[in-house]
Amino acid sequence: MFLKLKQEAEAALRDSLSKSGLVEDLEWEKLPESLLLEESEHADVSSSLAFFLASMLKMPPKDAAARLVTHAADAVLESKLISEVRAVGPYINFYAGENFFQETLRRIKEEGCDFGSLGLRGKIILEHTSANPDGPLHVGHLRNATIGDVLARVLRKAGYEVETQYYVNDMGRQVAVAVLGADRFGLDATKKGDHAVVEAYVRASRALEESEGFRREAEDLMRRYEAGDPEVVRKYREVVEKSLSGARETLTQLGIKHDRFVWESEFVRNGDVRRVLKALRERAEVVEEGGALVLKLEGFEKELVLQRSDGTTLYSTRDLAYHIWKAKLGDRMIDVLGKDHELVSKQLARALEILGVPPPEVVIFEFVSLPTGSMSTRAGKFVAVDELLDKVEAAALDEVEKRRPDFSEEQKRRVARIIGVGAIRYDIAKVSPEKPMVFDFEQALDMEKRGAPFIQYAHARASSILRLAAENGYVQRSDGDFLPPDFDATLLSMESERALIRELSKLDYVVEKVVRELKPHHLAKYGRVVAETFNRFYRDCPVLNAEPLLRDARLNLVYCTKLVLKETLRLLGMEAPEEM
RNA sequence: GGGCGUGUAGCCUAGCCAGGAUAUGGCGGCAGCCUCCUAAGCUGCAGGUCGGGGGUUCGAAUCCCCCCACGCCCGCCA
Repeated sequence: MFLKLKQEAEAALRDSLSKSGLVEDLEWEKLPESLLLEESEHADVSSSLAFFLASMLKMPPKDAAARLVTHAADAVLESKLISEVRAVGPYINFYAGENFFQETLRRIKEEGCDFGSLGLRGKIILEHTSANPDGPLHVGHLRNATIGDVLARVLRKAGYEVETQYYVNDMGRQVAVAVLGADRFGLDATKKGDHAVVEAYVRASRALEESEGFRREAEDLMRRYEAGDPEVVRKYREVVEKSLSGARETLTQLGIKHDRFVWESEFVRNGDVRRVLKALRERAEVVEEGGALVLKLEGFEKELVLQRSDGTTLYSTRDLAYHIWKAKLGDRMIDVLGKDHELVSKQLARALEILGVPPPEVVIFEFVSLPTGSMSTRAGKFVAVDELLDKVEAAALDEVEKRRPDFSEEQKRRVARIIGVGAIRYDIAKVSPEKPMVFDFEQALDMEKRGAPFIQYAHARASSILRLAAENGYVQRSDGDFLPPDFDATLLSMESERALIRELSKLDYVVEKVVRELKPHHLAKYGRVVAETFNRFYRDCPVLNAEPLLRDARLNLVYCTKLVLKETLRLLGMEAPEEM
């Protein structure tokens, strides 16, 4: 809804400008958006266009703003949502009218969980997580998975059809080492599969450093796996499946589901990799260096090796085949990758271009490290997501015990679980991807800070108002949902009410921003701000004890807030508890 | 050595791409608020050389250059 307000403000601005005759032929489309219209604490939408005009017209910005505004009357009359345009110093401020507040609530009620959708079309193949099947997911993978999952949810919200894929790197050296370890030392059957695998992997990695023979055996395994040796394939399967199903279990707990798991080895077995090599030889500069096949790429510090001298393929080549296949499945490809993949993903993009395949859009996120330094699966130096989940849920359970002794054990566990998962996801989602993170257990276990529980609590508060209202017969219930009464939105004139509606209206604006930038942290912030604004409303505006007409109006506002909070939480991959 | 990224109060973080109205919030600290819809809440106070230095501009956390610190990459690893 806020997007609509912005559009109307933009139309009004253009109209005023042309009526003012201040400048001819302004190339509107080329102006930076920030110069045109932005959110503002001083108005509903604000423009700093006057700064730009000032330099063209050689007049002070505030004069330009004043001149422009004198021609805004028609546009304001025409606009359904804007009631006033005012020059405040050099700024041109737009103020939403009564109708905007009314329309916002009306549309939330009408559209329900579709509110905030953008109606975009197209199919996106989104690859995320894709951790090596050599052990459990750790907090680094968690960042990938969280970013990917929130993006998938938001893109779907925006209207896209999204298929999420997990690329299973079953052909890498690491997996070979894990398979070797499993073969030599066995897998601890008492442990969760992925944890058993990493144990063997770590042990084998240590052995590898000491024994040349061990290294050769690992390489031999890789060759035989690529060749399809049935005995080796069977051993691989066991390790990879164990690791992968462990990871899937963890992801399920986090509310993350992939639509498809694609095994890297598939592209070797089905001949795609061979075909890619052939196509590249025909269309690009591929040379032989010491028996290996190398792709020369201009502008890169490093060439891309496509095939080892022993004839086996490399990660990049298989990834190339994977992307060529993926490109046919949808209109856009998005890959969520760690910073370490940046160079290789650029080389991949170039190689794809050579082959006439549109390259993926890449979302790069920076590393998650531990206070003691970087994580390493191979060295067994990492914090597993399973461990984190257990500890955070235990901390959440402590809090629930303290706050809600009235809950049944079952209820306590359920709420602790919802809060725990939310807290973990929020801590990751709130940070911009390009920012390096240091994982800190103490901070992760802090349930007091303004994270997911804060937003979930606001939702629970809204729910409990509606629940009590239903018990008093102020609202009707149907299928677990509430049917708020007819109401007069003009009664919602207090600043805390206005501020709340204004915030609710911004869901589409935030969804659009996340889709455009492919950065989920905007949504995390939005959830927090909506919760904050609701809490202020809660303080200032009694709902159940208000006069009946005002009560009805406020019940509608609470209902709409609950809807927006629930939808925001859902997009962040968090549950919205009715009580907590 | 080169490439990319990050550096904002004791700690974490938004804003940077598209320069403009008093730099966003949180944690921690201090002081208040439950006869009233869940205090996992609300209000106020303290705390800042926006890593450092130049430059561009009427105006720089934001753009440009240099430097410093940290991370990632620069494998016939993935």
